[in-house]
This record gives sequence, structure tokens and C-alpha cells, in this order.
Amino acid sequence: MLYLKKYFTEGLIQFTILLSLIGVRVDVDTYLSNQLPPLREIILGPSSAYTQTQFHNLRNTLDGYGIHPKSVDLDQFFTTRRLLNQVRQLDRLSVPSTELNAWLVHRDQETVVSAASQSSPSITLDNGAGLEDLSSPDATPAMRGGGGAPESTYNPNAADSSLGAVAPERTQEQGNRDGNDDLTKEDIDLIDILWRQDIDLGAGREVFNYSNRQKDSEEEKPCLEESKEGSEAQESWRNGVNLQEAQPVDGETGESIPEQLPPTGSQTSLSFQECLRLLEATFPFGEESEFPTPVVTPEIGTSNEEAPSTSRALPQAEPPLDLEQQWQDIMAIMELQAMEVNSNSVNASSSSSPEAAASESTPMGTFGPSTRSTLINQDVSLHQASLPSCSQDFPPLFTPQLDAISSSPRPTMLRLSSSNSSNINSTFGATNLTGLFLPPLTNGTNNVTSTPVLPDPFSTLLEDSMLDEISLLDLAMEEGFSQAQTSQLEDELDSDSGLSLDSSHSPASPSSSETSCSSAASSSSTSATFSEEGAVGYSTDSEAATAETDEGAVGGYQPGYSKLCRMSYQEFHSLPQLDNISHNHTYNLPLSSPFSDHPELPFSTGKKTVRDKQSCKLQPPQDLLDKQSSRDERRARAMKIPFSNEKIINLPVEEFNELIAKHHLSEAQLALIRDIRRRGKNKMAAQNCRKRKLDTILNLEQGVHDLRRDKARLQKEQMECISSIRQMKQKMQSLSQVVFAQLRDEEGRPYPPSEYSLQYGADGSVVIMPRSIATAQPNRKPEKKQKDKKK
DNA sequence: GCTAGCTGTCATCGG
DNA sequence: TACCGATGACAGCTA
Repeated sequence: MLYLKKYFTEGLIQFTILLSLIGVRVDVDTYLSNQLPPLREIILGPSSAYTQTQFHNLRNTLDGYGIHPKSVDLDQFFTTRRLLNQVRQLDRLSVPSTELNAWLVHRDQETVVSAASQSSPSITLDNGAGLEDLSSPDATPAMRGGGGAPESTYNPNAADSSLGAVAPERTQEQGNRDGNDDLTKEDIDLIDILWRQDIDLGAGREVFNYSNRQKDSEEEKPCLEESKEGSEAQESWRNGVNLQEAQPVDGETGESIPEQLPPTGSQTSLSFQECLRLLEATFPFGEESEFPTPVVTPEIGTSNEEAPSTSRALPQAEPPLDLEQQWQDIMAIMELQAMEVNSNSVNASSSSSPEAAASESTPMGTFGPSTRSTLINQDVSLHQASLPSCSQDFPPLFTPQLDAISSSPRPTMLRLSSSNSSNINSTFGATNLTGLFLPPLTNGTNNVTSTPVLPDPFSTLLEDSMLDEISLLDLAMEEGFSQAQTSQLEDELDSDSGLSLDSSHSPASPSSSETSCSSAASSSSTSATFSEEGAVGYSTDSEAATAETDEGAVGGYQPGYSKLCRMSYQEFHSLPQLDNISHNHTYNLPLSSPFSDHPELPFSTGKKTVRDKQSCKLQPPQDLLDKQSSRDERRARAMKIPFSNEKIINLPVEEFNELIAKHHLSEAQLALIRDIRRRGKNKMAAQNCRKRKLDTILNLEQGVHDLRRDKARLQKEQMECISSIRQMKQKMQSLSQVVFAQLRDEEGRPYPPSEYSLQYGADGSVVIMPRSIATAQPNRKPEKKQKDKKK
């Protein structure tokens, strides 16, 4: 479960990164110009010590790695933190001007094989069939990947026939299996007929301005009309037909015709696959990425001849492509998708060209013979694809393993995985996610300059709650947290910050958790220990009670009791400044604390005893806390206070008074008890106060960042307004010249523009008046020597 | 030895 | 008026 959890977490992160990349890309120019180095530094936050994301990241680090909460794997910790920070910075529009951070989800061959062999159908990168196969328990890998190549999650037929055409055999054999139950053979034939009709109607290269990337030798094939494509594509999505299969195929030659690019760059969407391709090309991923995602290789320098039946890992040695080239590729893809020419019509023409045959077993994502052109054809227009496109594009991130995760009861958060539902569309089908982060496409022909995609809605999905709460709550649900513990975690999420006041192990430092534990202990309940999270040394309440009884009332520092309360999961991951983890309170703390056996030992003398030193070696931070907290403990012990300091501090006033009343205490004892209570509460208050201070600083920092971002945005808008006004003035001037050229006075003489000017009334009237008067009385409508002239 | 950071404690104020 | 929380200030401790 932890393993799967890790996959899910990382997959979610990468998923959001990729989606964010789509949105950020569109408006990247804005931020390229606004990303000043200081601002960038602030955004990126080199001083991560004051970021509140650490404990969340650590939280994420905890899940799935099976490490002790106190033994933070720093590499994973910082890696996760970096990822999360950058994810969040994506929504904050913090794309550096000279830096492109990209991630590529990667699934190695073994994972694919195992996934396939486990009858957990892997989700192909752009093969909607693979998605549908999720719902088809009887779908075998061979059925998806082609004969004899169960490992291949990438169907070459689909690759070659993407965007408009599909091999007939695939249509018949896989169409229904892919969940395309309602797409009958007649429908397919009809679509094909329509497709051919469009071809015959002459929708050719000039219509779609096919990209010059296409090989000259390839036959160009007209694409369907966009409107029809839109409807068909959506229907195709509904039917589970992969857009990849909608690649047009020349009706005569049977060759795969790549989709055509619009003449200008309409930067509206970017297919997931293309994102992967570009990201991979930019940052070749290695085996580091543990998230099992389809292997995608860049089409550049990739041929189908190599390892057709095996998935290839991403070529790490491949040098990153030029960034400019990458962006050009992205733009080209966007242009392509803006055309929405990706038809889902099933073309009877078989794309079983030799190349396709060669890539019959090409692993999914390994682009075959058509290289770039084929790649482009595989793109999916997120616009047209609407919601299904999301599910179509994104599911590759969610592997069967994730499905297994999602199959487990997880009541919280959006289920991003394909889940165990029969159709991936059911996951995203409730809402049009595409519409969330992509502007509605009114017409298939996108205006190049009128589609700035601001990913604000989607950015909301990337907010902290998505990444933080999902990690925590899901972890709580998955790892056997009790409902009370889960609610405790939720309460923590509701708090202003993750800082736990209970970070200190001082007995006089109770917190909500401690209080709750105290209550639980008082009710003789046996709360579950947190040993499952890896923390050791926690005892049950009964044990704590026993220890307390054995130890006596004085020096109520109960390792079992208090640590159960204090060193909770909450405490650990609620620390906002885990970068400075130096107080490992309970690390390697044995179950039977020395204090239990010799409760008087730590408090017997002010000097360190041998045993004390030994305990210091085991738990140095504990020593600090012991020393700091033992003063009142020692005092209480010296005064023979018959109950623990924790009770003194944490009990409500009524109970505290009752407790005091039950014992016949001297004035000195009462005074000490009240001092202990006062100091203990004040200590908590001080911690609260400091926490608030820190939160205030962080909020201010964030506010500064937001204000700077708003300032940059407003400046950009101002520049746009100025430019618009300038254009309007120019247009007005030209119109004035036209008017003056046509105006004549009573004698038929023209009005020289140098002497007259046009004055525009508020009611739309336009009058001509001498410039001298116009300048002298700019606000008064001249009555003389004017001729009203309605425009 | 100096310094920064953390923590506990006291005094004070306000609810 | 007692209680409690918040907060500034200070001191002690540790790295």
C-alpha cells in the first residue's frame, strides 16, 4: 500500500505539473517578462526555512517510503519539497524566463509488463482504448498491444492511425473492447464515409495549412471540417475511441496523414503526450522517476526499428533539445490542436504499413515510423476533446497500480485516478475539467491572439489543499488511522499553520493532542499507538497509566503516556520548520523508558547522572527537554506533589480545583502547583505566540509576493491599454482625414485640417470647428461656423 | 569566546 | 475579581 501510495502521490504531483505546464505555457510570455530575479527568488523561496510546505512535503515523504518519521530521508524529503514548491510556483506564475523545469512521468518496461501481466491493464499514453481496457477485465494485454506483444502498451496501429483513422482490424477487434460499445460497425463505416466525403470535397492542405514538418512525400489528406470534427471527436471520446486512432489516413494510399497545423500559432492547448515528448526531450528522465508511466521517447532521432517489442527507457544520454525548438514544438502542437482536426472517425483504411508493422510491438509512447508527423497526429486537442480528452490524455499518469489504490476506500479528495470504474470518463466525466483550465472554444478556428489561457481555475486545483490535504488525509485513511486520528489530522489541517505547539516534549507543554490524549486516558480508552508510522516507544494508555501509578504522582513525565500524546503523527508532520529538525524527541526511544524504571533518577539531582548521560546519548534532544522541563518536576517531587505536572497544567479549572481539594496540601505545595500551572500554560501561550508571529511573517511574505504579482499584471494591463488607446488615436486620425477630405463648405471649398478639427460630442455627434476655438474652448460646443455632421 | 536561534519564564495587559 | 490568553522582554542553553 505504501508503495502504491507513493506512486499515487508522485503521480499526482507530476500530473499537476504537467497540467500546470499546459496552462502556464500559454501565458508564459507575461511572466517571462515579469519574472525579475528578485521576485523569482522570493517565489522560489531560497529561504525555505520559512515556508510552510515543509511539513506537508515531509508528510508526503512519509507516505509510501516506509521510513521512520524521525528518520527523514533527506534526499527524498528535499526532492519532494522541491517538487511541491515548484508545483505551487507554477500556479503562482513563476516561470523563470530562462529556465524550464519539466517533469516526465516514466514507466519502465518492467512495470508495464507487470501491470499487464497482473491483468491490471495499463493505460496507454494516448490510447483511449487502454483507458477503456481498464473497465474490461477480460481485456488481455495481447488484445491491446497487438499479437504477441503484451508488453506493448502502444499500439502502432493506433499510432499511425491517430487523429482520424484507425486500422480496420483494430476497429473491429479493439473498438468494442475499448469500451466503444455503442460504436457499431455501421457507425464506423458511416464515419469513414463522411471522412472520405470531406476528402473529396477538397478540404486539403490549404485549408488546414498543414505543417511544413510533414514529409513532402506523404500524401496529404484533407481533414474533416472542424465543426463536424468537434462533434465527432466528442462522440468519439464518449465512445472511448482514442483520438490517436483518428488520424487521417489517405484513402488511396492508406498512408497515415498527419494532422495539419494552422497557419499561425494558436496557443491554446497542449496534448499530454506532446507535453511528455517535449519534457522528455528537454529533461531526459532516467530511472529516477519511480512513477510508472508510459515510456515516451522523443520522436527526434527515434526510429521504430529499435526494440520494437520492448519498452525503451528514456534516453538519458540524449542531449536536451534547444529550448526554443521545444517551445516551437509546443506551439506547433497547439496550433495543430487548435484546428481541432483530430477526427475520431474510424477510417477503414489500414495503416498497416511496413513501418506500422515494424512498430507493431512498439511500446506505448515509443513513437514509430512516422516520427514527428505521427507524433503530431497523436496529439489530442484538449479543447475539442473537452472532458473526455482530459481523461484520455491524463490517465497515462495513473497506472493500474494507481487503480489498485483507488479501488481502496478513499473517501476524500478528487479521485484522479481512473479508479475502478468501468470508464475513465466517469472519473472526470462529472465535470468538464478541460473547461476548467482551458477557455471554451467557440469555434474550431482559434484566434491566435485571442486565446490567452490563464490557468487560474486550474491553478486552484494546485493549491495547497490539493497537495497537502490529499496527502495527509489519504494517508490517514489508507494507513489505518482511526477515525479519531483522521479527524485529528483534519483539525490540524484546519489550523492556521502546521506548527504544533506540542513540538516540545516538556511535560508542561501540552497541546491539543495531548489534551485529547489525556481525555482518552482518563476515560480508560486504549487509543491506538502510532507505531504504525514508525515511531517507536509509544505505549498504550494502560501502560501509561501503569507507569504513572508505579512512578507515583510526582514527576508525571510518562514516556508512555506523554509520548503517546505528544509524539503523535500530528506532532511530527505539523512542524512547519522541519528544515531545522534538531529536536528528535523520541527517536529510538525504547518502549520502557528509564524513567519508568527509575522515575526518580532524572530528577534526583541537578547534575547529570550516569543514567542520564546514557539517555542523553540515546536521545540528545530529550536531554534538553528533560533538563528544561525537570525543574518544575523536581520542585514538585521535592514538595511531594501527589499528582503529575501534566494534570496540574492541563486540567480545567474545575477539575484542577477538585484535584487540589481532594488532597490536603500545604500552602507551599499549593503555591508550587499554581506556579507550575501558570508556567506551563504560559509556555504554551508563548509557543502559540511565536507560532503566530511566524505565521504573520509568512503571510506578509506571501502578501508581498501577491502584491508584486498583481503589480506586474496591472502594469501589463496598463501597457495594453496604452497600446489600445494609441491604436484608437491612429484610427481616429485616419478617419478624420477621410472626413476632411469629403467636407466642403458652402462655397465648395474643403476644410483644411490644419485649421479645423473635428469635435466629438457625447451624444455621438461630430462637429467641425476651427482649431483656435477648439483649443480655446475645448469643453464648449461651438455654435458658430459649425456644421453638424452626423457620422 | 561570540553569536544566532530556540525555549522557558516573568511581567503585564486585556478580555 | 479570578482566570486565562497574548505578548514583550529577558535569560539560559545549545550548536
